[in-house]
Amino acid sequence: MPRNGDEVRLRLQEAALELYLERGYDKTTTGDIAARAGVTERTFFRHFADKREVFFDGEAQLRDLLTGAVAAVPAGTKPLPTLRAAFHQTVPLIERNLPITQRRAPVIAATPALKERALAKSAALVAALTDALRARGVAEPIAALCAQVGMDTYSIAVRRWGADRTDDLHTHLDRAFTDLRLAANALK
Amino acid sequence: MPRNGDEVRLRLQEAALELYLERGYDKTTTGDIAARAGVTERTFFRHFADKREVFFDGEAQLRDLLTGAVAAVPAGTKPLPTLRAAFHQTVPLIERNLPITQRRAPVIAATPALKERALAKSAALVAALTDALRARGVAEPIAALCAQVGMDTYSIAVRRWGADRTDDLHTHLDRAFTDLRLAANALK
DNA sequence: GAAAGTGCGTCAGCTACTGACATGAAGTAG
DNA sequence: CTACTTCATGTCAGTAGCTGACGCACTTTC
Repeated sequence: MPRNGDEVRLRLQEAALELYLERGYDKTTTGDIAARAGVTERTFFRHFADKREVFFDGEAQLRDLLTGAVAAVPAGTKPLPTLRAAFHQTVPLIERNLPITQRRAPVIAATPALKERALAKSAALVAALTDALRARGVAEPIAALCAQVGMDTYSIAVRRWGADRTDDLHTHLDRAFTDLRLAANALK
Repeated sequence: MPRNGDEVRLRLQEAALELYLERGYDKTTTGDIAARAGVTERTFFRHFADKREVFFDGEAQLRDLLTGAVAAVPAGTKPLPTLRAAFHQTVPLIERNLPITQRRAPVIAATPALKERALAKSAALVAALTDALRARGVAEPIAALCAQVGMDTYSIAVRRWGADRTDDLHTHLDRAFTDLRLAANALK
């Protein structure tokens, strides 16, 4: 077996995904994953903090892309339009990741422990977006509200796109943000 | 020690809170909690599914209150105004729970595992609100979006209220929903 | 070519969590 | 009053997630 650390990491991720799909998360032990990847259990935990984390890699990449995109939006743009523009920048990455995302989806849906971790990852993105908005001069409470609401809208757009791919992700994004504007306009 | 099941449950919750405050979540074992409550570790797991769950009780109560309040809003009210009205109905409960909520807050803030569980509880509330909106005839994608966004706004109002209690929770609620409307109006 | 760094194996151990069975208190039927 | 049932708990044995310590082999660097 190759000793290259990065390759081991990839093999562990692939092995975990396969096993979770074959027998489910609960009936897969970390030892099983390590064995299929050709390493020991101890090595599994050198690459991933826990049994869930092996499933969620590349979230840091999305975070960096998003915060960079927020910073690149012309000054003076309001918070939610800023976020919408940033989300549009992520479309190629999301499209590229679709195959692996779709393989993971059923496992996450069937596993509460993985749902929890997915929520935590999303919350980390919201925190990063909040910081990015504050760096643009958005006041604290508004920044947190917009980051959270923007992320929800983004998530729903991606979800709808995954379920119905007749329209592209850009279209779904604009549609979701329009839905948000219309819904919020009904508030008095 | 009394054998009444409910009382054991309360003692376990109180013991867990005390110990988490004294030495932190990670340095507290389920055996410690059980011992302080005067029972065995096995009994702990008969009352709570896991070490985190002992910290989050009464979320079901809030869920029932919220879904009932949504159902009670006059027909024809738009989704977000419906939710805002329902959230106002929960103010007495939130105020009553403030003392215990404030004791828990620092522990949750310091413990990633508890943050994750808190997010999961919030997500469960969003799911319940989505169902409640759909029961009122709101279309699926709009219901999910509004439930999620409404919950965010609610959470932020409660958070602001906890940090600055010069205004009451009703005021913070209206303020947060106004912020939402204004932010969303900037979307073209 | 020696020294330092690194990725991995091995082993020992802790703790969260579960299943199976026993016990003993409390209520209920006869 | 006794017998039967029910139910919360105790006891015990076991699995699995996760960690620290140590040693080894391979790679890098000077």
